[in-house]
Amino acid sequence: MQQPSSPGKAVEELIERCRAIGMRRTHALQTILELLLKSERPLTAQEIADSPPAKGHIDPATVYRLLIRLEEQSIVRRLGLRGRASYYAIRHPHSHDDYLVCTSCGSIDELKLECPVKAIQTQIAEQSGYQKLDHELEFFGICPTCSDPQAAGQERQKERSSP
Amino acid sequence: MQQPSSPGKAVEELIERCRAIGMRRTHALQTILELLLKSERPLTAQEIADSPPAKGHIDPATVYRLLIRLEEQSIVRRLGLRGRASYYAIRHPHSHDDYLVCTSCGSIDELKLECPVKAIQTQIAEQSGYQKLDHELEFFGICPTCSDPQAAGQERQKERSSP
DNA sequence: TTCTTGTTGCAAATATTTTGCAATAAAGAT
DNA sequence: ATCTTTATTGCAAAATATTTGCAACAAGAA
Repeated sequence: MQQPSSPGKAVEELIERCRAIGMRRTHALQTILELLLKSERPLTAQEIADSPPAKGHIDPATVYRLLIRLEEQSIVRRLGLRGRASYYAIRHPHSHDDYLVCTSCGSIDELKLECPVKAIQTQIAEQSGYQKLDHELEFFGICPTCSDPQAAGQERQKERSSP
Repeated sequence: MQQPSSPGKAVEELIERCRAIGMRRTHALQTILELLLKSERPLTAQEIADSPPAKGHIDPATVYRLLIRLEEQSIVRRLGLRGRASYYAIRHPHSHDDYLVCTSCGSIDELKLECPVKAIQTQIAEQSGYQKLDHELEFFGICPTCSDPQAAGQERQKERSSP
């Protein structure tokens, strides 16, 4: 739906938004934003903390602290995705993200669909009086590979949700 | 949208479904189903375990074990609702449940709406090849009481999600 | 009632997230 | 460039949520 003008520029834009509210340009902040921008799917705090230390390792506590602030700034979106842990993804300005999650292997695909909920949401906002209304739409099911283990790459199956 | 014929009968029906797959009619099973049926909103495992011991206390481990099996049987639905803990609710046969969650005080309301997602879901099932497709739709925002603390019952505000 | 076996409670392990605090480093001022 | 202020970090420990092992128990069939 849209494309970052250049790789590093998207990070810069987000960091600027953080700076505007007094946050400092730190290695941890930059790394987290880069990882989330680069990733095709939402990431857990652990995944971020465990990612190969480009310049230096980032402590989980730091990751959580930053993610909380980024979520408050509406820069990242926190998602449940039926996992035990929360997932985090960059909020894109003109598209919100809907996901398709395999409850067997845990794979996560982002759906690019015309959101059918937007109209309803406006209606709910009016009727309920809620402010800053937002929504989360996720589909769950068994992916083709998991339904038919004969075929394809034959991934291992998991029983329940999975980071 | 529909109404249990009688209070205890709904529980009986669900227990029968459990019995059909070899589960036993235990105090814990009965209590959990009753609590979920009675509750107007989804409950966490803790809330269930902490509920006033009608006949005897139910250990959290037992609650989790049963909820997992009930979810597998599609008798209960597990929800994230942006809380740290998972929430559980009875699956009603002809209506699925959408929720409106206040991210400030954590209040949870069930929405009775014509689900705008069903059509899309069919389409996604066909295109993706996923089996047993299901979805979760939740709205988040700041409830009137939290936006305007002057007015009304003046509940305390919480910062983040809340069991 | 007795037997079989699913189920429970308890305790301990694991996973996730939060918090306190001293050390560090970013940004502005000098 | 250096100094100063103060947000931010890492580490350790606490808090919260969930899972698992195992012996004791209890539901249901015989």
